Amino acid sequence: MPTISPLSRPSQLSESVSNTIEQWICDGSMAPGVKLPTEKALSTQFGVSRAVVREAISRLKAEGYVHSRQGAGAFVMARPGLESFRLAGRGEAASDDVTADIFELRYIVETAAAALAARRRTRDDLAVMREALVTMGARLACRGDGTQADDDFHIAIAAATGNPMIQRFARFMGNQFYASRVPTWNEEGHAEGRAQDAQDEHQAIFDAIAAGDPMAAHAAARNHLVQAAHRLGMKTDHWDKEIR
Amino acid sequence: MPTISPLSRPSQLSESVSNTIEQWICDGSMAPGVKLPTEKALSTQFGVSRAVVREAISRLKAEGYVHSRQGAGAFVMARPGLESFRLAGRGEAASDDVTADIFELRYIVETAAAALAARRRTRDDLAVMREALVTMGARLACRGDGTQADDDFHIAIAAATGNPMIQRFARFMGNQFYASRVPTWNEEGHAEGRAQDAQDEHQAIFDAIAAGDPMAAHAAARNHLVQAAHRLGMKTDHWDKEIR
DNA sequence: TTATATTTGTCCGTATGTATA
DNA sequence: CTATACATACGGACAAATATA
Repeated sequence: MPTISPLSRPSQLSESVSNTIEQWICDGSMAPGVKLPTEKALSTQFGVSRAVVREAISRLKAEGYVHSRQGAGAFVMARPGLESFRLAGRGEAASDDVTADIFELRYIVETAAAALAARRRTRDDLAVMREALVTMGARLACRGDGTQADDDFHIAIAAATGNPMIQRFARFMGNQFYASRVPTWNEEGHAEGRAQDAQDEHQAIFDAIAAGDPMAAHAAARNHLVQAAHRLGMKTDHWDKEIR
Repeated sequence: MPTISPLSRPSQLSESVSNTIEQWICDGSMAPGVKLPTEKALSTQFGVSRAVVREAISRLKAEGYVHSRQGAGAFVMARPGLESFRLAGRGEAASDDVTADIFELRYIVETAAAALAARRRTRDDLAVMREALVTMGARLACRGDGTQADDDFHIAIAAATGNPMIQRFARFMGNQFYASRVPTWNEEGHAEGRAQDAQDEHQAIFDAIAAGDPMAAHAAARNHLVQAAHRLGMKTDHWDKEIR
């Protein structure tokens, strides 16, 4: 078992404990399948109560790092931490590089989704997309906030693939960039035409999907995401050459 | 606040409590921003102790559904549950349809990753991929288990994109299909040539990436994943026509 | 198979720091 | 500023499941 470093008063005791144990697991100090020290042992070694240890282990269970059996103990899972996918560490803001990496993943999925949507969309799917588009148009007219409708539109495209996993992934990715849509839809965004540009790009995606043209939908989604990256001040030079 | 249904003895009390509250949040009974009942109130209403309620809330915090402030209370987060992305519900086996949906998402990302890898791979990247390939070849020769090397190869491709997010996503997706690789590498898989087929497909992907040919890498990855789907008994008829 | 010790799951009571009216 | 409400943390205790002799 790894050595225990004394805890320097954190905001949450259980957070520190779970982070420490998570570190043990990630750096290989505790291999998959091995049994964690007992709650009593951990509580004495960390110098905290058993309730704190239990909350820490509760978090690790939720994250898919360990599982516990009553009477037996807690054990490191076979492939720890791979039950769920999370982009950024909890709370801390992502750097520009990380944001660009996340955006590229979003780019891959959403362009593919647009192409699939062009093939599989139903009339109901188109109606949902059109509604989001109309709402964005209204927000555009009154120079209001269209971030929610923007988000809805992208999710509607993913939903039109008929694949709920793609939809859930788009919803997940959209959440990561929710704040980033603000500069498009705030007053400055309206004044400088960013909101109008985004709306035009959305319209092009919709038209291609409605027309059932996967290639055009892919290209329109590609263009929109490249422009959106530009609006966020991201460099996409390498994309222009590299991503077909 | 929603009504409370009495709990029928589950294996884990805290699990039931957190699932119930999660349901409240997902179905809109508790909107984002609203304050949860106090721990004391929840404990009396559910008929459990505060410790159980605290563990339940601890899990909801870990999942990104709620956040709590000492002295104030626990509140539903703005976009609950979107901190992390998880494919299947915890534990229960996925249906065939769900598996196909997940596989399509994997298909999208991994084919794109192969194309990107062909453009951006370094010599080190190629070395890692080659090592996994060699290991698989050795397993093939002794009719052993190559699932781990198989997983490593796919992750190495994702790593060669230079985008850690894509790598992490590939690792995450690989975990979902880890068990599904068994029929390729068990005795029957060796006997019926499935392992050899997979190896040949892997080699084609590697050659294309090593040659720096994105189109060929994309096509090779596409072929491998379609064949892998067939080995799993999945139908990909619609893919053959729909996914270019 | 039985008995016993270990470990997690659950409950209670209490004290403390924080937020809010 | 005071008082109340609340989450956080502590300690002890028992029950239930498990492992072991």
